[in-house]
Amino acid sequence: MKDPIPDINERAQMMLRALIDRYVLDGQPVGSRTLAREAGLELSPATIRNVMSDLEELGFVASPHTSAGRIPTVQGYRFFVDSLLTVQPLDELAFEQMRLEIESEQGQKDLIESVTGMLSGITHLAGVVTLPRHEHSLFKQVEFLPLSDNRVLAILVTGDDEVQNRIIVTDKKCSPAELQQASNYLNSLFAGKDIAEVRTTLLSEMQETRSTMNSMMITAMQMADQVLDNTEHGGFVMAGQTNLMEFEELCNIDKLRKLFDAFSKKRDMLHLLDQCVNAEGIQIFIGEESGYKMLDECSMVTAPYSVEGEALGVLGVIGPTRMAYDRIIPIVDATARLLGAALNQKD
Amino acid sequence: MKDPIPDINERAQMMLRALIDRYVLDGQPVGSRTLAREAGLELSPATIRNVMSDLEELGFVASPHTSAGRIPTVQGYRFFVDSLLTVQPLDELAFEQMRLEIESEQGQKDLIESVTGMLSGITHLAGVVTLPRHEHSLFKQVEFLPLSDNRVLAILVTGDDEVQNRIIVTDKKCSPAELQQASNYLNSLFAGKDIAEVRTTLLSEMQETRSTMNSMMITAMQMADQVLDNTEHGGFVMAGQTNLMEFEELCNIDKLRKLFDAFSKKRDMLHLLDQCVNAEGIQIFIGEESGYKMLDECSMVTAPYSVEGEALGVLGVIGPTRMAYDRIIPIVDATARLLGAALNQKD
DNA sequence: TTTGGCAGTCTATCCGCGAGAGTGCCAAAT
DNA sequence: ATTTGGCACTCTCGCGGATAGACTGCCAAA
Repeated sequence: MKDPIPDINERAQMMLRALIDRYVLDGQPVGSRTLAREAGLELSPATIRNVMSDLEELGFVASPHTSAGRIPTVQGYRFFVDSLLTVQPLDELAFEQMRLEIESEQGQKDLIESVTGMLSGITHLAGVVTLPRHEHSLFKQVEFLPLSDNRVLAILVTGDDEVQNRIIVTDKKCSPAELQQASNYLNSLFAGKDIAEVRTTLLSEMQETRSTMNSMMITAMQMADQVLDNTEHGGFVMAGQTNLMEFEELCNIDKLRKLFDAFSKKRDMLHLLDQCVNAEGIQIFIGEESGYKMLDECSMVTAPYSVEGEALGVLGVIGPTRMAYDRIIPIVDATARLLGAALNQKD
Repeated sequence: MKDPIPDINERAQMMLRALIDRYVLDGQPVGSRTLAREAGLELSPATIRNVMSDLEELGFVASPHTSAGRIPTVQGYRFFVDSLLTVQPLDELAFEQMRLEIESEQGQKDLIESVTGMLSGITHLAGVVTLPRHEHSLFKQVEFLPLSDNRVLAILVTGDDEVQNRIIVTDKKCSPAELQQASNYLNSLFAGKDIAEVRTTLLSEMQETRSTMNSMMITAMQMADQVLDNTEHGGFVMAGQTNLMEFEELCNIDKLRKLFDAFSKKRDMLHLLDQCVNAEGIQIFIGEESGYKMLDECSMVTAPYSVEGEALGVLGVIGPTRMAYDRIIPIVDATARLLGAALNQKD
């Protein structure tokens, strides 16, 4: 992007990779001695030290204090993830198991929750999945059922067979026949149309013929609005937050609290997640890259899931910056595919 | 002479109260000196020590080690709560504010969430509210709408105008007429009946006339089951869990994790909460009294909320054993009343 | 029955010390 | 020109000891 690719030779890259691999294991600063033993290269600690010094100058590693080893910086992780990460192929068996579990879910809500739990379970991080949006929801059918007095239950079925319902209070008591008439009218007019379109049509219709405008139509429109609302202000499901307590870098009560508070800010989280929904594939926020400082020492790995090429939502995991990206990424990726496939089957 | 049985005299009670009041403030063991200063009684530390010794023998206080002050035991809290607690009257203004906020909520779900947030916000503890159950749900109406192929959307409306829906796959393609017939049949037979009753009737019906048993009826029954399920396995809403991180006795990551894990065990939580739904009023679990050891150093203060005398659910707060019961109890109590009233209005 | 005094106990904290780990630099080896 | 071993230096961590502070329990006097 902005920085010209710093001259970093192959050996230094290997070393950065080795350092990160090691650091991910236990979160301890890695010294030259350890690296010499584990990097695979046949080099003395002294040589390693020289290279590390270069890496430090480039901003890829840092040292908490003079006599500690080095730890990767955010830029170090970034370079690692962008340039020298080789993802581990996903375990066949595990994948199959995931597939089975996902496909055994019935309801959409259950499906999402199951997937969220799976994500957190497999990765030992916090899993998060947004509810699928229904962008091109079609108006399918509306029904009005009489309740007591002048209260009517309105039921709207959308193209993907989701059901919205709400109770409306009409100005006067409506007979079943009237209700039937209203629903027939709306159904014949709008069946199969796009919800957004229905909405605008209804609006203009109501303005043109103010006299015939009645609660039914208003309600139909309100419900259409509600559907559209759901599209934009969808929710998300999270699981495994407590997994994050395992990581020492987050064991600070204060950090933990900030993090958990952030999780419960639906708005912010959705805003953050929405940024990923239109990304082409795996998206990775490292540390403060997300722009949310409560996710300070955390990273987020996300992937949009889609049906027939259309992105419906996003799922991913949140964990400490120090996470095994090579293991996590294929899991998130596979889960997104599986969820997309599962949703596709249900359509 | 001496007391025949070390019956706990008034002065000792005052002292226990003073000790608990003090201990609630900062969680530090309270010594005789402090108590002498703050108890209001004009007694020397030495006298206090004698009394404390008695209280210790009775099991109401304990001392973490020889040269620390005393802290209340679970039994101490229990006695305090049962016998010598005088609840603070609730602030008029605050109450009014709560009333306004609660009454401004529209949907039931929103209402519950708002109440939960309020509970945790005011008490600075974790708030929890179970979704209202609909015990005497009546079967009101069922409708079947044809979808593509042999898929049918079933919609069940219960007496309280809640709507259940699910998609069923029939063995053969059903015509609209057939669907209409099925719904007419079920509606005429069951309208106004108790859901539980519908369920049993359907069951025996299905066994008697195996031939005519069809997916519609099965589905109707499944949905009835679902409604009943909701009655028993209803959900609950929680908020403010992070408030608990403020308390030093819970700042231990391990305890915190156990606690949060416990919160996410829906089953256990519901089981625990269900025990309170039929209690006459405020229910208080102190420490391990709940029987759940993950809630070890925690207490729970709950109150059932009801409409027209029938308990629909329970709400309350969870916090450290060391909580200001005199302040918390009226809040929980008032909130339960307000929620009941709000639900009543919506019926 | 209450109180002051006093000895005894336990914790928390600070300090200093040494072990251990790791760096940076330099000069020698390759 | 790179790599390596050696060495001095730095910084953290953990341990033991000493001290201060906070209480208690008991006893004898008020």
